[in-house]
Amino acid sequence: MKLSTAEENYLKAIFKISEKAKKSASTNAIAKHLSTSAASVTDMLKRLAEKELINYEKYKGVTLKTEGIKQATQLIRKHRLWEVFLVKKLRFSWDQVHEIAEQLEHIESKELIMRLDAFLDYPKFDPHGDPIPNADGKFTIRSQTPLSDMHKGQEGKLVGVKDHQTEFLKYLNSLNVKLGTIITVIDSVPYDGSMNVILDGKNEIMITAAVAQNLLIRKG
Amino acid sequence: MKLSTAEENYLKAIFKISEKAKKSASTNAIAKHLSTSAASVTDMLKRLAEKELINYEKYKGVTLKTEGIKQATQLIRKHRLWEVFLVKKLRFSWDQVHEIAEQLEHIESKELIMRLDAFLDYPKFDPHGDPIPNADGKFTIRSQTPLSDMHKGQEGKLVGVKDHQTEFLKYLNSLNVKLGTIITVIDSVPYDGSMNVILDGKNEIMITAAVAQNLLIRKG
DNA sequence: ATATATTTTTAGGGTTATCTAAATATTAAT
DNA sequence: ATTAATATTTAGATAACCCTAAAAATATAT
Repeated sequence: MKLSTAEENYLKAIFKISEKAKKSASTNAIAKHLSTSAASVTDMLKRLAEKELINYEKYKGVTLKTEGIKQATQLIRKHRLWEVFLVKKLRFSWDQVHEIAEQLEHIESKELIMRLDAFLDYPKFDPHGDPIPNADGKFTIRSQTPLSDMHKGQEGKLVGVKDHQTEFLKYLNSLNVKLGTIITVIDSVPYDGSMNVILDGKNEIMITAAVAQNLLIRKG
Repeated sequence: MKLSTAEENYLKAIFKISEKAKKSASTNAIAKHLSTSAASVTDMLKRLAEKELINYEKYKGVTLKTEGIKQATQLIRKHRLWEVFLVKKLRFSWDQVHEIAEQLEHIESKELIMRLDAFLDYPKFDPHGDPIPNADGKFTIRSQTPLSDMHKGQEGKLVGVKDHQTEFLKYLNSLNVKLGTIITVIDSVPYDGSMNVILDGKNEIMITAAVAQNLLIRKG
């Protein structure tokens, strides 16, 4: 089924919201996610339900039907593959790629994505450490812990970030924190949750709780 | 100024039509080029005129204003750069790239195009031999002659094709005729304009006038 | 359990980009 | 120079997305 950019964006929003909340997506949540009005969301939900892409009952929130999940997953696949392309091949920095990938993900061509995937050597994770679903929609699972949950003496590699905002990523750049950085917890302050950590066994820096919650670590 | 995909397609159509015809584009010509109705064209022309992108007087045809030319040229630049990417990096064949590039050309990011251009090593021509305008909109000019205008004994390199249709390009594939092929005219038949030519000094083949008119040769 | 607050839907509009059919202007032909 | 043919524009609709304001449904708080 061929969808419009708007329809695709709604499916992706519903997917992300219900994934995070582990329940159906509310009209308001979708409206906020897409920076639009609740009335516009209701409007679109009716059309998506008509096309059998979502389960929608008035006032009850929405979930994706099988075809909706498939479409949303493929969009995420395309978005993340393009992000890898932008960073690995065009040398963009990880804080510059979201908006462009947001456009590129709507390009329609199965062949293009197959070839792009091969060209990039079948990456499993994007530049923010998010898993790239394969052509069948399967995500690679990886054990990871927010830095904020780690204890004094523990060590691990930074494998992902939760917050993708430019502001946050630029701040990490300024701290010289990037995917692959080895982080060792020196101590954590119970009072405010801030932590002192060592990066790659070299520089010691202080990280606030807000930041630590958004850094995903593979322990060991 | 930010334009819609539809507006961009109209500007590109007007550019191509008036370039080929060397005069203003008619409503019907635009309608045919975009496979739409004349009424829709009139409608859009009013809006483009309102935005100062074209010169439009009822019943008189249209020409592009400076800003319209600039936008059309940048679209052509983007389209052709993406085609180079698809063929050179993703190994698509020259007959498969038009539709995909047609979508990619609407992606909006100056930075993306700058980096793509660098990544591709600043190509001057696309996979069909069409010149790629530079960031300032300047096209590289190259002397070229349709094969149909060449005479017995003359030789040259295939540098471009006029017809971009999949059918035509696939036919050339089957003849093993590609950009860079050296073509030597053995003789031409005045009766129907067909020609016997040698490819790369090896195989002799016969080419009809219809095909010869669409092959662009750099003599010598 | 009832009042209040919040969420969601409906009603009524607006814009963009299409369409077909009808009217009008231009061009070509005799 | 009329008439016929062709090209173009106008008129009137439709569909997709979006909006604000008002109404209705649901959730919450005392």
